[in-house]
Amino acid sequence: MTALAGGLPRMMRPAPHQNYPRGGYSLEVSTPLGQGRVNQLGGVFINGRPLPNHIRHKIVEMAHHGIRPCVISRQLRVSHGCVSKILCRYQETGSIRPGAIGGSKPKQTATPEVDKKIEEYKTENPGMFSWEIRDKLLKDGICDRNNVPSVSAISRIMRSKFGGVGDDEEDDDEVVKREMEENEPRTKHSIDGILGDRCAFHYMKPPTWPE
DNA sequence: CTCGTTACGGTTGAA
DNA sequence: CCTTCAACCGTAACG
Repeated sequence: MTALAGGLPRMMRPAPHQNYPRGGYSLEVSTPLGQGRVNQLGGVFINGRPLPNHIRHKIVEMAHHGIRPCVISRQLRVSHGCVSKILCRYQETGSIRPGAIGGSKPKQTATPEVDKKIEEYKTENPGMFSWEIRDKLLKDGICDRNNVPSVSAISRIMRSKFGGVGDDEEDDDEVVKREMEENEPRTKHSIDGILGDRCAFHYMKPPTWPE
C-alpha cells in the first residue's frame, strides 16, 4: 500500500466517478420498480437489477437484424458493455434472460460422487435415515471414516435435493427446465412504459408500494 | 470508432 | 424471524 506515486502497475480504477455526491445523484427517476438512474446515453436503468425483458429482447432482435452492437447501444441507450454481454450470452445459451440472481450456493459438503450416492440411496429407499446413509457410505466404500459427511450434512443435502420434507415421489432426473420461453405477453407491466424507445423521463409516483 | 473486459456499487435470495 | 454472502446486475472506463 505504498509507492503509489507515479505509476501504478495494477489495472485499478484511478478514481471511480461512480460515487455520486451523496444525496444528489446526477439523475434520478421514480419507477414502479424502484429508483431508476439515467446512464450516460440517457437510458434508464436500475442499479443492481437486470434490464427489462423487452429491452433485452430488442437487443437480440436488432442484432439478428444485422444492426451493429454499437448502434444498438446508442439507439436503446444501453451501455455497449451490456449489449455485448447480453448478445454474447444469447449466442452461448440461446436465452435472453439474465442469470440467476441471489440465493446460496449448493453448499457442497460432499464430493460429487458422494453427493450422487446419497441421492441414489434416498431415491431407492426414501425412508432411509441420515445415519443409515452415512453407514452405507462407509460400507460401500464410497467414503472412509475421515471424509464421510456428518449426519447433519447428509440431512442438509437431502433436504436441498428433496425439497425438505421427504415424501415419496417419482423421481426423474430430467432437470432441464431452463428454457422457459421469453415471449412475454404485454400484460407484463414493468418499467416498460417509462423505458420507451423515445423518452426516458416519465415521473410516475405511486402512492405506495407493497413490498 | 468498436467492442471485449472488468472494477465498482448495487440487489437478491437460499441457507 | 434475521443475517450471511456468493451469485448476478449494468455502468463506466480501460485497452
